[in-house]
Amino acid sequence: MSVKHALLALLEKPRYGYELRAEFEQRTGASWPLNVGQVYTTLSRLERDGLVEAGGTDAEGRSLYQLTEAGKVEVKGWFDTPVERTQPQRDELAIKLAVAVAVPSVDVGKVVQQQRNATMQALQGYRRQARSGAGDDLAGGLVLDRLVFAAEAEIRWLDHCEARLRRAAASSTAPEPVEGGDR
Amino acid sequence: MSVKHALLALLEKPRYGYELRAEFEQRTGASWPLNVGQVYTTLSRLERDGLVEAGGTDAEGRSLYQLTEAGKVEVKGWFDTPVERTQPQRDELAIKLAVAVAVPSVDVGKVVQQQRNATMQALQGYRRQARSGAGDDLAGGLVLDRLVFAAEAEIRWLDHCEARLRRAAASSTAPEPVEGGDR
DNA sequence: GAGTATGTATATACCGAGTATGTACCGCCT
DNA sequence: AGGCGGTACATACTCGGTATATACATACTC
Repeated sequence: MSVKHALLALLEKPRYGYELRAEFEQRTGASWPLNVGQVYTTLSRLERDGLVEAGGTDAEGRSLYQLTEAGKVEVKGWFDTPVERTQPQRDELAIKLAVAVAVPSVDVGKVVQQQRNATMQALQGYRRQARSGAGDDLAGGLVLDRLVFAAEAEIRWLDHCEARLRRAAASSTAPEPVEGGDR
Repeated sequence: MSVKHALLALLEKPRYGYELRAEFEQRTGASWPLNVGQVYTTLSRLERDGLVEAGGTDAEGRSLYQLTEAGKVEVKGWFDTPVERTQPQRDELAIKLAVAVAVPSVDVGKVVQQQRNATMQALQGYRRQARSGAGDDLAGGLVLDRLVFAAEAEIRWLDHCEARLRRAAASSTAPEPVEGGDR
C-alpha cells in the first residue's frame, strides 16, 4: 500500500511514469529501489479506481498523469491517518525465532548469534553510507536514520532473546519459571 | 517468504493444513493471524517445488503433508542463513515521511506527532498484553518483545525526525547546514 | 558511417503473498 | 428437526513485486 500512496502523493503536480520512479528513489535515498513496471501497473490501477487520470502528454511526448479530486482526498487522508500498528507487518526474523524455539533440532542460540552478526554488519553499512554523505539531504537522511534505529533495536532484541533463552534453559529444571518481571 | 519457510519448519513431523495454521498462530502469539487459505496455496506450491509431499491421511481423514529430503535441506538452510538486511523491507512510515518533506502542502510536524501518538498507543497495548500473561510462553513472549522494541525504536526515530526537521527549518535561512555530527 | 552500448520511457506477462468466499462435515443446543 | 459454531479443505481474486519486451534517442567506437 505504501507505493500506491507514495505515487499519489508525488502526483501533486502532473508527472509521467519514469519521472515518478526517479522521484521516489531519490527521496528514499535508493534504500528501496522501485521497479519501473510497478509504477505503470500501479498507475493503471489508480486510474481504474478513479484516483488518477491521464493528463495528455508533455512537449517530449511523455504521457502525463494527474490526480483527480478523489485522488487528492485520498492523499490528504493518507497523511492525516497514522500508519496502522494494530496489525503490524509480518516480521520474518521474529517468526523465525518463534518457530525455532519450538523445533528441537534447531540451535536457537546459534541462529541468534548469526543474525546478530549480520545485523551488525548491516548497521555498519548504514553508518558508512551516512558518513559518506548519503544522508545529507533531508528525506534520504531520515530514511537512513530509520534503518539505523531499526537495526539497533533488532540487536537489542536479539541480546534480550539470548538472555531470556538462557533463563528459560536454566529454569527448565526448576519448579516453575516466573516471567513478566523484566518488561 | 516467511510464511513459506515457517510452514516448512513446522512440518518437522507430518501435519495437516489446519493444524499448521493453529501452530503458527500459537507460536507467534496471535500477533500475525494467518489466513487458512494461504496455508493451502503455500502447501500446494511447496508440493509443486518438491519440498513437501502428501503423506496420506490420519485416522480422522485429514490429509497430511510431510517434508521431502529437499524440504529438510531447505529448512536447514533457512535456519543457517540470517535474514537479509541488504534490501530491507519497504517501510511505509519512512516512505511517508520521506515523501512528506518534499510535498509543500503537508505539515510534516503534524504527521510526526500523529504517528507518535498512534505508536505510543500501540506500545501500551503490547505492554498490557505482556502484563496480562500473553507473553508467558517463550515463543509468544519473544514475538511480543520484538513488537515492543520496534515500537520504541519508532518513537525514538520520530523524536529524532522532529529535532532534525526543526534544525532544517532553522538553517534554511542560514548559509549552509552542517550534517552528520549526530549519529 | 555502421554497429553497438547506454539511458529514457512505456507496457505487459508472470509469480508469490494475502484476503474473501464457498462448501462440507461434525457436535451441540433447544 | 433445525440452527449454530467450530473444524477442515479448496478456489477465486486482488495486490505487490520482478522480469522482460519494445521503441527511441544519444553517445561511443572501430
